[in-house]
Amino acid sequence: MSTSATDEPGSPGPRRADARRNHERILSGAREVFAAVGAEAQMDDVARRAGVGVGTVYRHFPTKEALMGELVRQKFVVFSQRARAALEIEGEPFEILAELLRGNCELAGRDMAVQHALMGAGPEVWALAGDAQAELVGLAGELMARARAAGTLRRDVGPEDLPMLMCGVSATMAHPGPGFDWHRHLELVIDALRAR
Amino acid sequence: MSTSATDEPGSPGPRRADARRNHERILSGAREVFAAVGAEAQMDDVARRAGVGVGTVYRHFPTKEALMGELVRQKFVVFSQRARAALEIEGEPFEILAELLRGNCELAGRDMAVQHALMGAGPEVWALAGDAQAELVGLAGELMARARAAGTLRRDVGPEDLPMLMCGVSATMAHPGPGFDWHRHLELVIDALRAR
Amino acid sequence: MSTSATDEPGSPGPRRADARRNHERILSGAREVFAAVGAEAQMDDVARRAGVGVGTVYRHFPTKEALMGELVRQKFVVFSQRARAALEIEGEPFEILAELLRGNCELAGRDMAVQHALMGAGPEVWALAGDAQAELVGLAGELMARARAAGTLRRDVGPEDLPMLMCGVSATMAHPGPGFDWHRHLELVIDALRAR
Amino acid sequence: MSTSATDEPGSPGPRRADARRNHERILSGAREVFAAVGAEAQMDDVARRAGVGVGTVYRHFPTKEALMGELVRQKFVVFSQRARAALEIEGEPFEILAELLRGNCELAGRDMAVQHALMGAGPEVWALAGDAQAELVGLAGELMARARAAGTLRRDVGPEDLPMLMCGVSATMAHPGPGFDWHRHLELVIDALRAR
DNA sequence: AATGAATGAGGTTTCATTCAT
DNA sequence: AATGAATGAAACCTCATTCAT
Repeated sequence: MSTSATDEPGSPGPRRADARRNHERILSGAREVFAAVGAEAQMDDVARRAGVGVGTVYRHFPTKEALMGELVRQKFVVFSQRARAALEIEGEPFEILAELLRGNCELAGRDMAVQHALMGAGPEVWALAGDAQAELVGLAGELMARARAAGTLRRDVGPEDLPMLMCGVSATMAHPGPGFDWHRHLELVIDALRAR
Repeated sequence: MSTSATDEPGSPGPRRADARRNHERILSGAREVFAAVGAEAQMDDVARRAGVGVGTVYRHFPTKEALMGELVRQKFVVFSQRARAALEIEGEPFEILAELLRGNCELAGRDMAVQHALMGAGPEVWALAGDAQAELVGLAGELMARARAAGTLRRDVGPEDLPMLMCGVSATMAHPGPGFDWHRHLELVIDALRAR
Repeated sequence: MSTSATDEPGSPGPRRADARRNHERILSGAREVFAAVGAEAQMDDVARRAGVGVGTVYRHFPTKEALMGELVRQKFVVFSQRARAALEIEGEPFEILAELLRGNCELAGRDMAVQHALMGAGPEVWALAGDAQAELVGLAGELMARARAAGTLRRDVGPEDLPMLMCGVSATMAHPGPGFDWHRHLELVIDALRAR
Repeated sequence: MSTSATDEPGSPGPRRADARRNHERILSGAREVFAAVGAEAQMDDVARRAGVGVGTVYRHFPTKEALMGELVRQKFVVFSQRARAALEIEGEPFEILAELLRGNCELAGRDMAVQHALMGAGPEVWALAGDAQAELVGLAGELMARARAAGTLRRDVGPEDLPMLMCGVSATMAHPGPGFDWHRHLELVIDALRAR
């Protein structure tokens, strides 16, 4: 009654196929509603958008923060994938780094849910995505080492500066106001990183 | 009908001495609790900290947002005062601008209430401080014009970029994490503004 | 400092001329706001409309209910005056009674404050106007006695039925709805009182 | 997705058995507390009396007014049922109408919650019960048509007069005072409707 | 495993009344 | 005597989370 043939013990995520599908649907729903109404979106809204009951949401994520944390973590995973791909590209390392940042920000800008989650939530959300972010920092570090070696990166900046700077760009995304333009903000940041 | 000698008709804020004192106490209390627990601090906490009843808080500020807005507005007023003072200083304009930004950020960093209010609240709060911010931008514009004339400011940046960039630094203040250091963030931003 | 020459000890109401004027202004203001927004009007509204401070309202009326009670009592006093006048008129007693009721209702209809006060408030308000109402009932009783003697009044109704029936007409005034027409209601009531 | 055998899809009210039971308990609790303390009873009291949390009350009725409206509506539904039954009775139509009014008033008098709700609440509550009341008026109209044909009903009254007149009797119920006796009020009203 | 009804602490706001000025 | 700022006990309602079905 409990040991289905499709169970893959040890694999990440829920065992049963429908449970795994629900997991995805919940994350999609959460992305949509957090993007639409911000971090104060309600769990009921997430559930409704995902087409499941609230109880199901709580079966998959013990807490609202955990759900937001997973959203953020997944985004960092994608950022890391893109960083890994960037490491394979031939070319001027600083420009490759800049393109990576542009691409990741573009991705983030298209999924405001993460921005809102990061701006509106406490440090627990950051904590839950800590390891994914650490990986990203590591990969970016390799890229920055190459650029530093090529002399195109400012000498006194390192990969651990990137989260802080990207957080600043995110704040610009999350707070639309007169003069707020995250593309512009990002270009200034990239220029700040460039060796002169 | 009260004709107390201490009344200053036409002056801002409530007329009666005790009311004016409470006004200040509420703002102080609000600064403290918003700094301590963030934008989700409760009005009851503000009242308790200020040593007044909730009703009194609501008499002075019709809404929680109005209270936060005033907090932000006052901060911008201080920033503007410092900007006005900066315009009087003799010296290299860009360095004066940089010092102004450093000083204002220092002030902001010491009063996290405003950071939290800005990060955690909706655009209504920004709106309430809109004119105060506009004045600050105007003053900073004068300073930047001088620096541009002196050739020490990047040619393609203007005062309307400052709120966005300072918002980024504020995000760094509000979200402590590994590698998050707003002094460092600010120096990078200042460098980004500098003509090369 | 406290014994003004205009004091008239023993007279009803406040002693000083300005206090007496305030008393009237408060009652007028109360009539207006209760008429406009109903029994849930606030004491601050009454004070503002009267052009005095709330404290002054409370100096004259210890309680919101007391204020509403006085409003009702005054109305009953006017009804009584009209009843006394009706007793002087020559003519068919039942018709005089009917005209009295019509006139009093017209008066009430023009001053909805009383209706709202009576419908929306507890029995304390009625109690405060009890003696004034008793006087009215006494006067109406005399009129009804004449009509009964003339054989034009239903034998089994008495003056103590009038408050109840007029309260019904008041309810019609206070609750506008389809088919609600207090003139019509009153005429049916008058017909019900008529001997056949 | 639940396919319990006890579900009756298409039936009114919530699906789950416990939800339906709570729905009833809330209405019962509301009837009790509104009867006891009047329209100013609090939602928390209703919840406590019903033995549920406030949230549950708000799940079933989005607003206090909605709850009161439903109370009123249900009463009108009962009135309508009695009216339908009255249309089946053989006998003198006017007397049947009079008995219907007596019975409905008796019912209303035993459930003061509705009286208080109607007297103390705004027109929104009436609106929510509007259609139920309209049905009652329609049924009463049939009965009155018969009585008019039989020559026992006053020619110039119609069913749309009944709400107004019954509202008057309700006011008598809601405002106990000297001489206030709704049975007596009702009999006078019935007499007023009778053809002479 | 899924559902969604239930929970209830806590959130903001109101307003009759008091009291310092 | 007059003022209106202050009070604070509710009032209504929300929503993250639990739990019976």
